[in-house]
Amino acid sequence: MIKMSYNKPDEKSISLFFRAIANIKRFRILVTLNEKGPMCVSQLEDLLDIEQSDLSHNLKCLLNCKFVNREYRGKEKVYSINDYMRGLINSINNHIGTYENYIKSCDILNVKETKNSNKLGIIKNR
Amino acid sequence: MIKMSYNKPDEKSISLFFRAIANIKRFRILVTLNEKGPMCVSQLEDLLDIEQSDLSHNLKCLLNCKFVNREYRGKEKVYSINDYMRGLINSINNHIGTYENYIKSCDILNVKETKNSNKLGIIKNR
DNA sequence: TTATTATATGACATTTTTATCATATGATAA
DNA sequence: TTATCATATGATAAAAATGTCATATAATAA
Repeated sequence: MIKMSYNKPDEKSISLFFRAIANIKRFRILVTLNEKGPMCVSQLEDLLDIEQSDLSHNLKCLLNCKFVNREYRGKEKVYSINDYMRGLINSINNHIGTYENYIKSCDILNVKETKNSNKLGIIKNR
Repeated sequence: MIKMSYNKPDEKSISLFFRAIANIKRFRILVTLNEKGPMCVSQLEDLLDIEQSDLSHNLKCLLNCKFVNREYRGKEKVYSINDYMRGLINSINNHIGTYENYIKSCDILNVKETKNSNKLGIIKNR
């Protein structure tokens, strides 16, 4: 039973919210849906070069959290970004832009890459 | 060389930004500094019941990202929340509150707990 | 000076998250 | 019906994040 009325969110919800958006692939999906409009999974696959099953798993997360909406079009599923998320993405740009270089230099979040690892998972798949 | 002028942030910065705040302990530190005002590490330790070295590691992350500021007071270090973060925390409350139950039911983010694990790390330490 | 208090750091084990593979489901076309 | 296309799911290996311990540093007190 899921209720829709407003509640002051608890810590668990807030943490989940940020964890959902903190994933770079999920974030790229949101940005793409924001900039290019609604599209189906295989279009996202082509644009983002992310494995189909990987995409589906991440879309499920975004859908569960209501960051995206889904419509059925025959055998395709068309995903679109939730209006709130669109606004949020814009509103944080200024802050992150200003402090970008500090954030990037955080040695708690960043780990040096070794030949076999890409701790941030950001460069590959691009 | 860290520059302060505004840039449109890249994906890496955005991902780091959210990963910094997605950690429940770091988020609780921010909330505490927001609600109770500036305080030193040992005060946070008492209030939040987080290990001293764990706190220091997480404070370093928050400081690196400029989510908090630090002042010296004798041998104590006094941390305070950055004004932007204060606003952000409030602005997302409505959205998360509305969709809280959806977010909580996301089975990509949530993993069932077993006797030896607390995957979310949320209940313990309270 | 040495002792004490407060905080920070490095190493690394533990826990959690992510990526990938094999397979399932569901819609439509042949 | 069977074949094909589009997407979803479950299991689990690989990678990354977190927690903890031992120890370092830095300020002040004795």
